Amino acid sequence: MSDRTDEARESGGESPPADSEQLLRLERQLCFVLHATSRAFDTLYRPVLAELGLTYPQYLVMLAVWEHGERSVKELGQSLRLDSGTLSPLLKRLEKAGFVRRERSPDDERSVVVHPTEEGIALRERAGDIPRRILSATGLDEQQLGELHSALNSVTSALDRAAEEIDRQD
Amino acid sequence: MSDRTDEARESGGESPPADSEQLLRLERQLCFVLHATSRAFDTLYRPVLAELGLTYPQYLVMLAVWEHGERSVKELGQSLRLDSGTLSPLLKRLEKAGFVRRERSPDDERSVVVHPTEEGIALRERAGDIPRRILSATGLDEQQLGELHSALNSVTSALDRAAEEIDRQD
DNA sequence: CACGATTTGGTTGTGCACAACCGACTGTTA
DNA sequence: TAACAGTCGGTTGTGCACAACCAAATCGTG
Repeated sequence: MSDRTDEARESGGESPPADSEQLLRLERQLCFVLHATSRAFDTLYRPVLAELGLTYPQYLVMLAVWEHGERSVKELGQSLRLDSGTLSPLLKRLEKAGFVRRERSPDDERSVVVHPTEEGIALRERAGDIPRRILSATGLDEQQLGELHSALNSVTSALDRAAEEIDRQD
Repeated sequence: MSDRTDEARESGGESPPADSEQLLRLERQLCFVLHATSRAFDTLYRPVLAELGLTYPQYLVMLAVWEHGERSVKELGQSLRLDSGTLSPLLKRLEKAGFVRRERSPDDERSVVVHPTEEGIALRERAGDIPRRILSATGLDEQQLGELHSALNSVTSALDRAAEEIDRQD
């Protein structure tokens, strides 16, 4: 296996070098499978959550709200990695469905606090068996689950660092 | 950003018996991190692909078209797990951008075949270094990459089987 | 041939996601 | 006090994703 770095091979180069082909294939497969996994999760959750009247991102928001009692839009955005352009209409739909209420904080009128309604709290009970159903669908035991979780976590933080690096260059 | 507040708060060394709370936490974290990883990939690709005038799903389509020379809409939908409601407008945008052409197959007038234009083929050269840039950003070596790939793959097929099972019950 | 079922892609409607921009509020400084 | 920069949500525009529905082409059987 030659390990030479291929640069300065540009205009007129008809076929890319072989290891570049290999890298392209690897990257392609990782993209594909990550997208596919994300879509598969969504497909599995969709009918289950439809019984509760929630979409998958709405479910993620409810999980955060259930756990913390109340959350500002800013906090939700940070932990779920969503910006206000996504959260604002989503929260309005959740409010319209009767699961949460949104109120300006008295302390800081810029901030909007989201907390569950009675109905939203009651929903938690009905959602109680979802984790078990989903986890059993993955076919993973607790250890494999943990490994996948930490693998994805480390990839994510690596990607975050890389994105910040690119950001810094501008 | 990159606050990582409530993640990894309680991933201590011990593993207590997996009660319902524990399961909920695991499920929550797996959902979150998968979504987060998907989003992080998207964020990293976005500026890189913007130089080429592509979005991430458009890039996936171009990868498939580059590899096979030409693909029907049906084939694209199968390999990328997208339906026509997503692909049709996406392919129109790619055609408008001048990267592909769409033509009814002479053999079967129902089928639409997508193939790259000259400009689309030329784009492949300009996209040549993307895999290396992305892969180095992940901070994974070839073996870790393969492990993650196969882990995601097995999860995806387990989820597919589970979804089919649910489907069959209706 | 005619009839009906299937395949294939397209359209419409709803919702998620981000970038770019805006307006209101807050804390600091002059 | 007035001016200012920074924070926080919201709005608009573009694109992805799916469900539900539709039209044309094809295939199968009588």
